[in-house]
Amino acid sequence: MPPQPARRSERSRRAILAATQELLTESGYAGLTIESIAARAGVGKQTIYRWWRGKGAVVLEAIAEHLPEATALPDTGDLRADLRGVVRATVAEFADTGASAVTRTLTVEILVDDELAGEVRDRLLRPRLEGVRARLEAARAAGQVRADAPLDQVVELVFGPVYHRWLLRTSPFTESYADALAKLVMTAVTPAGR
Amino acid sequence: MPPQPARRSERSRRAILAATQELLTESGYAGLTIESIAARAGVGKQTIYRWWRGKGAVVLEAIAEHLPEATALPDTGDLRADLRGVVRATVAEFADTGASAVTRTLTVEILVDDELAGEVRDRLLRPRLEGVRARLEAARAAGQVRADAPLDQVVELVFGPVYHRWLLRTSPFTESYADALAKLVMTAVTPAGR
DNA sequence: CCTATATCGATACGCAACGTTGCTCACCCG
DNA sequence: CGGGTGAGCAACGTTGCGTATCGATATAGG
Repeated sequence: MPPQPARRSERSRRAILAATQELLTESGYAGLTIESIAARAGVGKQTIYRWWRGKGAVVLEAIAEHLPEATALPDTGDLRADLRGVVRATVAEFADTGASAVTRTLTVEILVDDELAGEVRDRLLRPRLEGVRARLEAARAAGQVRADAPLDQVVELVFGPVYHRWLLRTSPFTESYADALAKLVMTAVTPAGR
Repeated sequence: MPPQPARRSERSRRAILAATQELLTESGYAGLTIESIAARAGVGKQTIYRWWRGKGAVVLEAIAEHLPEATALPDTGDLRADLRGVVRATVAEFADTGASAVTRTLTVEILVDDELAGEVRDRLLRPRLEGVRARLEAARAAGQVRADAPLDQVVELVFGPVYHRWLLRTSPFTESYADALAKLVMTAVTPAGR
């Protein structure tokens, strides 16, 4: 869909993504418009529209840029400890103001744009979910997880409640909350009689 | 904050709320603007702004209007069956196109407007969550739920995964999905040795 | 029953952001 | 050296927001 990428200005691309991140963490969702990105990056609006479908796509790529490669969970052999690690990290991320602003923008865009939703799911979320899933599979092979547990849904059991609490702002994000959630999930998957 | 409610036109109020619901189910989020509501309702924009803070507040009241009063869960004595009922109902609601459009609009508005988020939480969500919580408390009193289970988080365990799947469109909403989720939650809360 | 006044529908306004278009310049490739 | 293409820039029309204003109307309160 985009024109010939060969002649594309890497300079402009980086400036746009950098400006996007800055504006997002500085002024949150309100401060982020295509025009403000273009102005901050010293770039014509058309240069953005030429390469991206809209605000959401830019944000997605800005995030994907500085994404940690570590998609796989550590496997210490102790499933409970490993799970607690992911949950704590996730909770901490949602509690962080800057990261939360980014997620908020992306979530709004996802709700409005189906196509973007697919990309975010595949490029951003899937790797994370798969990481947890892989760890759960290993645990199941080791007999630490019920054989009949639907692992995809167990993964949602880990992340879903955090999203829920974040979205509806029902209660604050504390470390003890994270640990309690990890414990609940553990109880749900641990084989009977252990 | 609003002016004198005594002279308020009930006719206009109802027309506005009705128009909001129609537009939402007809054309989804895209079709819903203050101006389209005013036009459909045969009402001046000012009449909307006089009584509501914005689009989100109107949608909230339009929903609250035809809200089922039944906030309490049935208590058949069988916790698993009762839980399965709520989960099935919730899943069905999110699977429905019309209801989903309403929720989508409200969710976007919630992400942008903190104050509205509070109202939605208190008036729309809290009763539902409390309903499940009350049922869980009864079950705990009957010894069907672990004494140390954090009930608020158990409630999030029920609804969180559904929101997660809806938001990220990871997998379809089926009845077997709902039942599996209910089963997972049951496993997480059932006392050891049962 | 009468009058003051608040709300009504309607319309116009300024603003902000969208997404598009046209211009000119610089660079790459043949 | 000339055609093509992406670059920055500016301007445009459109849409929706939220505010202001205008007679007309309905109602509260005497």
